[in-house]
Amino acid sequence: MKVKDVVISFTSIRRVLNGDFDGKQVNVRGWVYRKRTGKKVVFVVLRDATGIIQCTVKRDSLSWDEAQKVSIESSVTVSGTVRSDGRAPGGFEISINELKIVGLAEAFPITKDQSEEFRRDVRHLWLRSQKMNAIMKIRSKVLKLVHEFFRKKTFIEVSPPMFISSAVEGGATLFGVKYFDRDLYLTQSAQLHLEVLIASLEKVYCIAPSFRAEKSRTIRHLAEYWHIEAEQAFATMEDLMRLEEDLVSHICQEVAKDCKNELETLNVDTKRLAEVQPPFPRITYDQAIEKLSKMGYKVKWGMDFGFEDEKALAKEFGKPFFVYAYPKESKAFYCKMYEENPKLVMSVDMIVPNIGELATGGSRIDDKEKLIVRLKEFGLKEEDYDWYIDQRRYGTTPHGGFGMGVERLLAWMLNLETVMETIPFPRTTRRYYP
RNA sequence: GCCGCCGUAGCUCAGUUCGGUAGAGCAACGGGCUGUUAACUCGUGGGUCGAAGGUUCGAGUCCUUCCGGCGGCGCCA
Repeated sequence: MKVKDVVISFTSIRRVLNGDFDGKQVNVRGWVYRKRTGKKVVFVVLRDATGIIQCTVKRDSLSWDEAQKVSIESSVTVSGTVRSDGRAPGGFEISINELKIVGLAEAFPITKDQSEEFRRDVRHLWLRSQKMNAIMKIRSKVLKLVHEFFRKKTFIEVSPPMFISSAVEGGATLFGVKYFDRDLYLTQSAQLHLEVLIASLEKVYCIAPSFRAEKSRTIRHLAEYWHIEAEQAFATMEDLMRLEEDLVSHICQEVAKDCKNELETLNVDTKRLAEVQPPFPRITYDQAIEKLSKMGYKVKWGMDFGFEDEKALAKEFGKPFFVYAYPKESKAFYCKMYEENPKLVMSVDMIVPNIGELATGGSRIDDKEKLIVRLKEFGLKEEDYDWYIDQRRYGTTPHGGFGMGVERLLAWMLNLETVMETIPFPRTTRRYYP
């Protein structure tokens, strides 16, 4: 059967609200956000990806019956005349000539009374909310900014594997997967593979999922999260810290500039983001310990900080800051020791208010023998890491990099209660549906 | 892994102290009213009180076990 389609162009609600179409005829399509019926007029509030606009259907309209039938979240197309009207939220409304129901919705389960738990049960529907719409737009923007940032600095984007044979940190926190007839793991970081790639590309980065089988029960952990990772040949600790603070500052400033509507929806103070700029304060682990003990916290030298400690420090700075030069025993096997004090390693954490650790990075051991010693000290098998050691066999260089959690970044930027709100379908110990 | 909390209508909750026929608001449905702003208003339907077992004349309520979920710490990004 041959059908000749009538070509109709549709306008985004955002453009209508901008006033580009005042007094003009427009076609708009979307979903019914609210509906209020009266004897003489039906108000159909319509949403699309870009915004929300009130539409009116009058008693004498041919679409009157259709407007009566329409339910919350039904998909519709409307055509009508745009009128500037102070009574309409947003200042403009569409006086409908024709309303067509595309998909009539059953009674929508999400109403004004919700709990966090219920929203997670119906996550696939909650994603339609104005809040999630705004968060997803900003997430998209942030990912775009990360790519722009690294590419501008001549980093090459690489695609690391998700299936891996050896652990990054040797932990018991890997998800095992059946891989044909053997057992492999899902990656928890691309770092080791990125380190190998720098011998070819010098500066590499990726945005990829990482998986952690930790039974964490906190607002800042996911079993599956997105990881911004970068690795750079010949980089010093100074290079790394600058790279990290420049990245975060760039993202915050650009989001403040370009996502005003979304930030308003989320009640985020644009100024707070616009003011994020380098340099970030830097303190050593020893200085942090000193600060904490002055504040009355008991921290044992050699232990990494707990969440309470991080929050206390962050409260004092009120913005992102670095802690570096950690005791060797508190960090991973690949961390490079300071020559002048081999008890300390060149590892640096970026800590932000409310969320704590946002990124961890540092210089990696570039000497083959030292690396092997450390591997053994961690009880790891040399042969599992042979490919990684090769990096040190054939033209080793000082180098370093960092990993940053996309969800933690967003949760901090947008002042959200938990990282779960920053990803469309969060996976935690107990949540894997939808 | 350790500690704490929750589960009653589609949703949000009250009812648990002190055991005695299962309630409200919102949503849905039917009416009324209104250029409405998550409208207002009258009415109607809606329940295996997470599950199983126990105590009791009688259990949403007390006891035991299990299931599901939430949060804190630890681990980490």
